[in-house]
Amino acid sequence: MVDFIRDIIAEDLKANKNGGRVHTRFPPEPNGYLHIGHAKSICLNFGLAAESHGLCNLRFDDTNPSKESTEYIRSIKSDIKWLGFDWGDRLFYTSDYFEKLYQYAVQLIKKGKAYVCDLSPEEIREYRGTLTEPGKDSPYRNRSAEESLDLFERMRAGEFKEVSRVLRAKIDMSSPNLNMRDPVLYRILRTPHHRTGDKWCIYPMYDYAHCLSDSIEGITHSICTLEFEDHRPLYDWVLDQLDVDCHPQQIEFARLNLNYTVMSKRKLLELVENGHVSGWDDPRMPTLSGLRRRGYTPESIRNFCERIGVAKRDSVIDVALLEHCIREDLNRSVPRVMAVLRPLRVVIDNYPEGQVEELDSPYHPDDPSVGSRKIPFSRVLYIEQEDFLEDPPKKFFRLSPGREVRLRYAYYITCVDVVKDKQSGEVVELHCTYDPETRGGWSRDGRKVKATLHWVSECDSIPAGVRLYNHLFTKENPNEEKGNIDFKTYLNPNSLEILTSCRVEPVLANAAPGSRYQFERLGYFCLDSVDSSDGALVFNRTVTLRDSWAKIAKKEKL
RNA sequence: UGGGAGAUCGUCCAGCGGCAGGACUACGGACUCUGACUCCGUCAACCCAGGUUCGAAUCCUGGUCUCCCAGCCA
Repeated sequence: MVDFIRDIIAEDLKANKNGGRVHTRFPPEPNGYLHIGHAKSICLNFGLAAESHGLCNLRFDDTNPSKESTEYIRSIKSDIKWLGFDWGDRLFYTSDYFEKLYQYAVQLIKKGKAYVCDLSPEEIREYRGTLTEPGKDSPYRNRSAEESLDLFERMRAGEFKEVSRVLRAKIDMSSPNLNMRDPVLYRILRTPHHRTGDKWCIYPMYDYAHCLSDSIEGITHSICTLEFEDHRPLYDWVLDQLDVDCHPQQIEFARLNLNYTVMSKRKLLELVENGHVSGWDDPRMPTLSGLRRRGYTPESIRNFCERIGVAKRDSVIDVALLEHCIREDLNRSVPRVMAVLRPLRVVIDNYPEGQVEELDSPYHPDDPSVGSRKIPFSRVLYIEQEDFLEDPPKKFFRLSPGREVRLRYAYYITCVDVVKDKQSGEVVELHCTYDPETRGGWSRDGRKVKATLHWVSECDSIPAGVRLYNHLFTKENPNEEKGNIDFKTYLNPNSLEILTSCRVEPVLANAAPGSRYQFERLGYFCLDSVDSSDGALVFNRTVTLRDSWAKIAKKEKL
């Protein structure tokens, strides 16, 4: 695997930069759940370190107590572990460094590189200028270091109201890079911090805290997303002013975007708070907890992150690639079972009433080591409604009147009669005959059937609920908010389909929460770990199987 | 109309002066007790215009388009 970041690191290693050391970090702010975009960053940072016998830290960037919580810290740690990465004993918090950062700020003030500014937020904005016009100096810019120092100490001591004063870097109000126009370094915040309580009432800003935290931890390569490219001069400026012995290199890459979903924490939070989804772990969410609950494996997500590559250009990955990755993983490992989602009753007229046979069925067609189980077969069965058509189009080769098909691992059956509801005309039951000579699903005479259907026995199958998930949004790019259109207008009303009268084969009674199966011919499903209980099984559809019949049907009917 | 960054098949990624390649998707076909899997095959791209060169996706010049930046968010 090669990309521009690995190229840079390879060169650094070759030049013996950093003494041949590679040390990265993953620095989430605990203000939301991790999503698959974070997975890209996690795989990159931990992967880079592992490849070069280096280390990767986990550091919570907790400099804004008003948006952060320990619940987010808990979930982030558990998601990273689940994904398969280990930060060892290197769990850090920017808040660990608050005292050090404060002392560095004092240094800056003493060197005349920072000053306390009494301008209001509105005034600061005015003085900043615009994209095309330079800003102008704050009237407080030239107050003495002594005065700034005194004020800064008193800011820390809690003598001033929120918003009344800030500490600013003294750089260049006419810089074409707005980030360099005397950026705010510290602000007063009265919100108690989830880790430091009310010990502090001044908090460092990202641009100031991040580079120094990296430096303190001895980070060699500080990898972040493209929008921080403009911040790099400031990252370097801060480190250049101070006497630090580690100056990490910031490298930016393009964040992950997926079609048919949104990836910003703000928007995901909005979906959660407005009840458009059941929570951060709703299986429709692109969050790691959502994907996990949906049935995605860590392996498949890591594989996905590897395949999408790392580059600097903005891109949108087709969610079909993610689906490919999970199918690929599940296909090789997961047991097959039979489940009927929308049952159609089938009576085998010539099968003895009351008789039950146990038919041996392998769990995996290509891998005997996965084992097998017995499936009960009896006179009354269920098949899938969509597997029968009274009036079949030419390319439909499932069951229809007079036609013979195979019931998987069971018998050949032939449809002899169709029972319809007198009122609606809807097909409610089928009568079939079976060929006793085809036990196990094959015939001695070698005659072929065009279709194999999945089925369950009426008496011995057990009820289950199934949730079918589709794209959360109807639009490839819901972020395209043309005019006043909000991204939520593109929410897919059919993103969740709840099926309550499904039947599954009896072995599933003992299924463990979170366990994954292929429901033959339907897709991959997993037992929901939240809403499923012993008496009431609930399965989530992780992903459908590829379905060439669906494609044909769609094409013909349109 | 300031600054920063980026433009290669429908999508993503490679190419680093010498035959534009891979993955996903789509479309054909083979196989099949899953219309699955697997296998084989097909379609499909260098933003534009000049220049340098025997030779340019790659180097140079000039355009065009897209993204990011005016939080006391990260």
